[in-house]
Amino acid sequence: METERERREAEFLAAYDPRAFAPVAVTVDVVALTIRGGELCVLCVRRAEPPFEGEWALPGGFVREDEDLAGAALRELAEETDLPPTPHLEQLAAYGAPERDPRMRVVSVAHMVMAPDLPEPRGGGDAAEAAWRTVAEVEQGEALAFDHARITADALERARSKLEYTSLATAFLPAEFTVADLRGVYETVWGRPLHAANFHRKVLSVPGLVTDTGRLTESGGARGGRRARLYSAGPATALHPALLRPAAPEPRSGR
Amino acid sequence: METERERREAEFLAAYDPRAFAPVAVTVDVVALTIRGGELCVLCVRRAEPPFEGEWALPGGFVREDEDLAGAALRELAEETDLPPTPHLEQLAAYGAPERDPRMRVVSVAHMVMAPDLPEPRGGGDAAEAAWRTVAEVEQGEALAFDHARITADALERARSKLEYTSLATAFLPAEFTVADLRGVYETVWGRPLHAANFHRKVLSVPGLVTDTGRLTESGGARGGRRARLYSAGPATALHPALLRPAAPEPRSGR
DNA sequence: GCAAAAGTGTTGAACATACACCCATGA
DNA sequence: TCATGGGTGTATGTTCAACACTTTTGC
Repeated sequence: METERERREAEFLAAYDPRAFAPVAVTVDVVALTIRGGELCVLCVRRAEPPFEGEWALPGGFVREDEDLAGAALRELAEETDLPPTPHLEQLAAYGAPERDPRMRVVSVAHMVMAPDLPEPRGGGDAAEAAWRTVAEVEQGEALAFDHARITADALERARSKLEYTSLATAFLPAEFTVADLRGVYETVWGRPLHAANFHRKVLSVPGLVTDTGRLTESGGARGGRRARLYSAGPATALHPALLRPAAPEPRSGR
Repeated sequence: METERERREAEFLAAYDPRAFAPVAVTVDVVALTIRGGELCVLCVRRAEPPFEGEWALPGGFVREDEDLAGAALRELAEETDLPPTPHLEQLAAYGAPERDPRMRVVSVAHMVMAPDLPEPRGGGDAAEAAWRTVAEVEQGEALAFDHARITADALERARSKLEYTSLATAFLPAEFTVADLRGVYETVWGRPLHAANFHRKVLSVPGLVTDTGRLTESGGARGGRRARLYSAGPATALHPALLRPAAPEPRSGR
């Protein structure tokens, strides 16, 4: 009978003490990416409290009792900057090395957010200051607090890889954009120039990547050039065929 | 001066009370995959305690204070079955919906493990019983406890996808194997037959996927056929070019 | 007109797919 | 000797990178 089992479950839950387990905190950290002035930027905050007081870190904080992980990530991010209505958000990974936070055992679930050209951050919350820093600075500049340099590196690798086989690049662009705008996203994130003519054809040949609005830009480019067609993001999320990264510059020797 | 800052950090940590935060438990769940008799199988345990007492679930449990997440996953798995010295293990994702466990707030970090033809599980630990169940059963059979059906589905999607562009398939095979063995892994995981001759050529053409041992199988196949070359897993982890899945058979109206 | 950017044509290389075929082995 | 599976040859079509070229705009 199910009633007996239900009674046992109810009894078990009533006697259950959540504090009996070793205290482990769960936080979210957010790698927020945007493109500002042709540079890929990541949102950083300067820590206002120990540990790592005064150092750069990723925005993040404790998960509250009633929210899910993605919700916590968006809440923490919204404390620092204004967000568009539906930014792209995805979970990256959980980081849980025992000594990654000196205060106590903390498992952090890292998330990645992409949005078009976000405004200057506010620096509210428990951060002393918030700023967009270019990934060039962060990737080879001074280290971030905790294991945030590793989290950022993982996020960038994931982002670079997902441009190849998903329509993620459109998350960096406004509702309407040109093929050259889209190429700019790929060139900025991958950090290398692409062949404009072939890129153009490839983008239009992937079904569902972009949809033609029928309109053109108001004027040509700043330094001349003809007016470009305007597109909006298409319905496809997975790209077939993929837009593969050109092979990394050969480290000498033939093949 | 750094001394002042260090003093402040030490003072802060001494006054820090880890129990001040809402109790959140962190667990690991493991999707262990192996191939037994030409079928892709996932390790399941029958729960010995409420909640979901008597139902199938994934092996898993609480993370201990001194171990990292991957270590916890391997420990939980080793309680149920014998493991090879270095099985392939990777983190899948964190699952943290507020109501996913009726006892308390539990964030679970799911992992995926692949190993060649593992033995029958022991069913130790806090499980009443452990067994290899085919993914066919699990994917469309009765539901698993908690959100474990979703976790399993995510793991299978990840595994199927990673066969395309990584050398993950060799994790299902012993140290030495034939091209046909490797093809068997792809066919089993993808659930569809592949063109033997073209697969053969493609595998050998991908640099670093397999390395020729120079030896042959002791005898031909069970139903005749010539002896096959033996290969071992090559140094490559990413595959260039990728071994893409053949296009899915056209969706005939419903699914 | 000239430079710059959008967009098209074309070609040879790389790659995928299909089919034919030979080779070696078990029964 | 025949069925079975391992392994190779080759034809055909598709995708891709490179380069040349035309079109349209700002200055």
